[in-house]
Amino acid sequence: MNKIDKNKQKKREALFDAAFHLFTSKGTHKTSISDIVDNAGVAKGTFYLYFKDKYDIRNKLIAHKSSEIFRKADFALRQTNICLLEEKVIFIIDNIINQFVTDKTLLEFISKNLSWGVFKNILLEAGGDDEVDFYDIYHSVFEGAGKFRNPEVMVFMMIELVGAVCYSAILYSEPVGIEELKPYLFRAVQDIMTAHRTVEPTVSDSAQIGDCL
Amino acid sequence: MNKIDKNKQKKREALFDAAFHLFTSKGTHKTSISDIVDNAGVAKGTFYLYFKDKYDIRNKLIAHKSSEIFRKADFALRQTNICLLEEKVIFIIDNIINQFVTDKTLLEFISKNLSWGVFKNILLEAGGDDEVDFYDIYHSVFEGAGKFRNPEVMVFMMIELVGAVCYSAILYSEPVGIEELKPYLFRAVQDIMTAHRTVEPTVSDSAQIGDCL
Amino acid sequence: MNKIDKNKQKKREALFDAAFHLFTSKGTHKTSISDIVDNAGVAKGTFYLYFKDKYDIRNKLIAHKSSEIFRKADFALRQTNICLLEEKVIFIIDNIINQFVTDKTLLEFISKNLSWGVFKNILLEAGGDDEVDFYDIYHSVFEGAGKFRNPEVMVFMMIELVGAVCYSAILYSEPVGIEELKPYLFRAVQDIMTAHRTVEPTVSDSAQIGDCL
Amino acid sequence: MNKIDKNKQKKREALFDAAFHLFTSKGTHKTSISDIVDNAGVAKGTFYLYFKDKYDIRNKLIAHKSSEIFRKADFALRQTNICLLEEKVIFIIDNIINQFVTDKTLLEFISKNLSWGVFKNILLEAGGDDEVDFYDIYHSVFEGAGKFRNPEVMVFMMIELVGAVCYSAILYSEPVGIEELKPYLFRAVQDIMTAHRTVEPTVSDSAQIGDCL
DNA sequence: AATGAATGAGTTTTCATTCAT
DNA sequence: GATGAATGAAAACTCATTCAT
Repeated sequence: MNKIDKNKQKKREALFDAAFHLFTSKGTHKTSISDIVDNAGVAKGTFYLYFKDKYDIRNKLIAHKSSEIFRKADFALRQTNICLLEEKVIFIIDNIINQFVTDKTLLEFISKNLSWGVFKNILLEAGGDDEVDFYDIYHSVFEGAGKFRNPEVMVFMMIELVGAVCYSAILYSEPVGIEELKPYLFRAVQDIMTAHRTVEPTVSDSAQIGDCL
Repeated sequence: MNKIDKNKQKKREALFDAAFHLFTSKGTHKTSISDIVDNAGVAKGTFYLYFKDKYDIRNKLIAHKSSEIFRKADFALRQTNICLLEEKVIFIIDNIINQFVTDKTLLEFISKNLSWGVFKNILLEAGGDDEVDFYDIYHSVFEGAGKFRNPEVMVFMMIELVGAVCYSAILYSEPVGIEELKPYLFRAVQDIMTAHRTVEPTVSDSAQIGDCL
Repeated sequence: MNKIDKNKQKKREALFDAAFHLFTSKGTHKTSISDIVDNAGVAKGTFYLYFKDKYDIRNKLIAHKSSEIFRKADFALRQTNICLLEEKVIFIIDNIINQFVTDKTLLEFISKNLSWGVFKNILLEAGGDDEVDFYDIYHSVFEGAGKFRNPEVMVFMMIELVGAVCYSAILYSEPVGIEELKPYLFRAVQDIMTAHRTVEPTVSDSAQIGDCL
Repeated sequence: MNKIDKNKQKKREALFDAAFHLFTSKGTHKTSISDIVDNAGVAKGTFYLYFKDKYDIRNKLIAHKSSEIFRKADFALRQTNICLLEEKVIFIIDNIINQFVTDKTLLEFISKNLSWGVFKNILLEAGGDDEVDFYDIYHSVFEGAGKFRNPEVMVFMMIELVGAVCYSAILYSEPVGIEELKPYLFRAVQDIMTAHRTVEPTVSDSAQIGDCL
């Protein structure tokens, strides 16, 4: 990457950072382009070289931050030797929830945007930008996907449930705090997977555990 | 209600109708107070006699429309002689989904706002406005709520799951159309209820069916 | 006209005056809405209550100023006892040219916009605004129009010729000054009328002259 | 012309073409330098190597396109054996009108710019650029100009009349289509020439026709 | 000679809110 | 209560021009 491209990248990131900071502190609506460029330390026109408008940068931010969340969760998963798919899923969800608990600002921003649409976009555009190879992550989780009927529907339901539930529980402790909610949530996720299962876990599955170790 | 009050009511409703139409067709953000009053056929100042600002009328609309949806579902339920609570819940959800399928505009608007927060508000504010006695509806469904551990969490999870899932499936057929999704969704809802059950359904429960008739 | 309408009229005229002054002194392109409202002494938003944009007020100004010119010429004509149509036309043209000579700013502005399109619009919209009854003026001039083949084409050619010719001759003395040009111009106008004449002027025409006196 | 000069010429022409296309499709005012360079496929800075600003390229385009029109008309005239000056003029005008009818975009652009000022400029700058020797064309038409009083005024009036009249008649068929207008227009042009004539055409003029053959 | 990223002053446009009628 | 003209701060967006590469 030459000097010019490096500089472009720097400006783009400065705008991203400024926008994220402002969107999460004052809200998208009350954040103006002027605010963003002032904070990013670039000229007004520069903004329009990189983004169409406020909503463009917001969408790109959502995709960016979402994929980061998944990437982190995937990375953490790889540090473990969990083998059972069901356990992997629970681990990922738990990790993501914990990320949100740690960074409520992030949750406020991504909020209900951690939806299937965004997730799908991340998958499809994978490799397009600087975003990671999400497709890999997704498939690494569902490499044994043959075991499920309609795995896409299954993932969809899990994402939507977790996304919506976290928002309320983490940010407002409504109807209960997230820790109190977790057992029920994980049970629901577990049940969704069970409902989609085509074959019962067999000894050979257990054998795979052995491989992991 | 005298003539003046009738006139006031008429203006209020004209504003509601105009706002709903505009919010759903151009979005809340791109709808201005001017748009609303122009469409409602009232003067701009009049708006401020009834509502604080754009977000005030939107929230009131959400509550209004949401409660209408539940009221309709509840009314339909009463026409049946379903007794089992689990069946009642599924019936209600199915009815609501069908309302959304029929009126996608409504779904677009309520969209992700059919969340726990709003639902709770409806319950709490019940009786406040011209809105119906929601509390009754809710409790009529959960009159046998003693059977569940943490019924609030249960309802919360169901509402969030259904709301989020419908949005994508009905409006965008993503990841699949709503009809294809229903079996899995109902199964998930069923499982959530099962997970919260404290006692197994007994013969006496079945006997209640007889009472319904 | 009540107080509010009077006030509106006053603002509208203040905007017109300011715009005309600025358009003629710095040009339409270099005049901003801010300039106009500052000069008019009204708020920025007020401009948009009366006009769509800069070009809207310009067009309305052209129509306004054009009709004023014709009205003045018509008024002057009525002070004379010229009866012959040909003489009337020459009188009107001469009067208009003299108005432009006196007020070159006006000519600069109306410039080549004193075209058939604008003229036609004035005729059609006559009575619409506060503009005078132009239709009457036009027809008072061509009341004996039966004498001409295609009087509309005739008037069209005269207007376009005079408009284009004045611009160059009065403002830049190109190719010659207006006074030097007049004989040729009037001759050309005369010839255009002659070419469109269906019948020769008769004694009865002359008799009309007597009526005028 | 070496390779570098050829490349420069290519860029210059690309800019001309792009500008012409944009000026005629969206108007000069709404065309930005960015639009032009984007369409021309050159960098923004390159524009400034060839032209001062938007108006510079526009003026050069007008001169370029105008002279092309006259050159084509002159070329067509030379293919005939028309000798009488009056007939030559009518032929030229007819040819130019037909060019405009064929290419309305061109008329829209040149529009009212086909005025005396531009015409004069073409004559004066003749030979300056790659433009043809217009002076020759003009004088070839008026070689027998001695027959006219004030030939410059005469040409001026004809150009202005034809230019203004074509704009409305060809583009908008207002007040009538160009074909219907032609007889009156040619008659008017004829009359203008007659009015400027110092001597009557004589037999010796007719004799010249013989010379043409 | 050619590029195109960056600039930022300048312009247009919006719109919630007020208040005299 | 109802009106709607007026406001003006604030926002979005443009674009000619420069200059380092």
